[in-house]
Amino acid sequence: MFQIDPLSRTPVYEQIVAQCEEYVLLGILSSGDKLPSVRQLSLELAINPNTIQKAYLELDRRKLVTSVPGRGVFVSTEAFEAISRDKKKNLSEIERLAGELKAAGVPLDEALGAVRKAYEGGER
Amino acid sequence: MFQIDPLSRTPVYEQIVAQCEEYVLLGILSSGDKLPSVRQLSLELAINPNTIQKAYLELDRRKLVTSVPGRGVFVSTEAFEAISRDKKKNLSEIERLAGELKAAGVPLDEALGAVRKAYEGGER
Amino acid sequence: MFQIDPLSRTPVYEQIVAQCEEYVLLGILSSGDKLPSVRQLSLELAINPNTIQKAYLELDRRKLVTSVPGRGVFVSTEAFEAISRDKKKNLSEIERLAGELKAAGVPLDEALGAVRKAYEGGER
Amino acid sequence: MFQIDPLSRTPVYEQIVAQCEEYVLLGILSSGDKLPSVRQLSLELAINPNTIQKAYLELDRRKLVTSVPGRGVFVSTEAFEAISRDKKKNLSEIERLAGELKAAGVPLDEALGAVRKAYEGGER
DNA sequence: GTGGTCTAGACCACG
DNA sequence: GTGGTCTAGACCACA
Repeated sequence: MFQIDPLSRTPVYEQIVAQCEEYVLLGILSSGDKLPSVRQLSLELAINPNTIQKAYLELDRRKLVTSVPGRGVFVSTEAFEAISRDKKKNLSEIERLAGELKAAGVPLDEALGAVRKAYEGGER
Repeated sequence: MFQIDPLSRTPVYEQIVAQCEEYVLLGILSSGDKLPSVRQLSLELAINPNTIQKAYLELDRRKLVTSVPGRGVFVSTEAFEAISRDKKKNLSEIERLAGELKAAGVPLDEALGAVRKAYEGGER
Repeated sequence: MFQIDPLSRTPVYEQIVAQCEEYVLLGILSSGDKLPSVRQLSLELAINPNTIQKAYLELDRRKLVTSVPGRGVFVSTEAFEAISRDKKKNLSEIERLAGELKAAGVPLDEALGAVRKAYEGGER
Repeated sequence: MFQIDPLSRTPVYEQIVAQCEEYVLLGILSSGDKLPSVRQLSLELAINPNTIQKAYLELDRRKLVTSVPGRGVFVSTEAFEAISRDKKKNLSEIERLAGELKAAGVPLDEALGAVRKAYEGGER
């Protein structure tokens, strides 16, 4: 279910968090779905349980997931909205990057093109 | 000349690199200009010389600067183009972020708006 | 009779205890009333019998209930007073929370308002 | 500086978080103050560094503290407001507890008295 | 030396 | 079996 690259510079637990976000956005994970247990995923990925735990803790903190002791970790009912809320930060990040592009002499059309490229394709 | 925030979470050496890039883009620094010596800047900013050294090394690696042993560190002749080249990465980064926005249900116009916002306004 | 939320972070057995307390306070349960058997409630709520047992044990410990071996579990004669006694702890808890509010600069009126809000309204 | 009770039911890392909050509210810790390093505090309290780390991570998450790698952990400039914001939750908690008191037959005056008791005394 | 991440393995409360 | 907490010790980037 999850695929991690232990050689990547981004921490393993963040990779898990990011993939989980992606799966929710893609509809692969939906509200109420049960995530793999800490132990099971730790075996599956050959990763220490603590690291999985840390990832799940972060997902819980972001309201993407509710972990109920003794039963498991579940995608929260507000998961999708929670992500959408978080992703709004991307707008200011894009603004910042575009500002740098402008200063570097990259024409506006090229910057707009990158955005359009991302949006073209499937409806979703 | 440089202003660093020691409480920021972005490493000090990266702050120096980023400001140096900015100064070149703004024309404050031009080809041939001499940067402060490691020793002088380390005193001025009350920062460990190693950190300054690391920043200058990174700037050299990015072809923004050429260090002439015994004479000092100078803005390279190709500095501006070097930065512009680097900033092209922003385009793919913007594309990635925009892709996430799309998945999160943010309308295209809003994403394009962020880019336009960065480009509108005076010369800068 | 009982409604439990398996996704809540408060343990299931505590949810049962709390609802039982509430029902006594509201007069829905009175002295001498028989509670559902462990087996029956476990089926009804689709919950492990051990969990029901634990809830009833806790209720017994709090003198809210007396379990008669072979006959069942009954609301004790002193149930209402037992709860009232327990709830006195709320007073010191409120005092503690109010102390924090004071330190955080929240005006007294606001804290008093929260209490009054809880008391105003119909009989309940 | 910190005092923890390893036998308490509340996790050690939460005890540290709570004490840190308290110290900020009392003015013992102010913006910019440096907290003990993870290692130092771990030695001082005879507690595993990971546990300290977890406490500091939580404090960072609550905007009470900013940890800057390589330099240390510092009380954030917005620490006081961050706590005040969090403590507003106490109001609804008080309301909930007061609701229980009402149901248990505790007179309003007694509940109000608990709040007043917390507020009387020093100005602050 | 500092914080950040990770591993290995343990105990607990809960179900 | 499940998540939550904790210990013991390691390596890394950064200052």
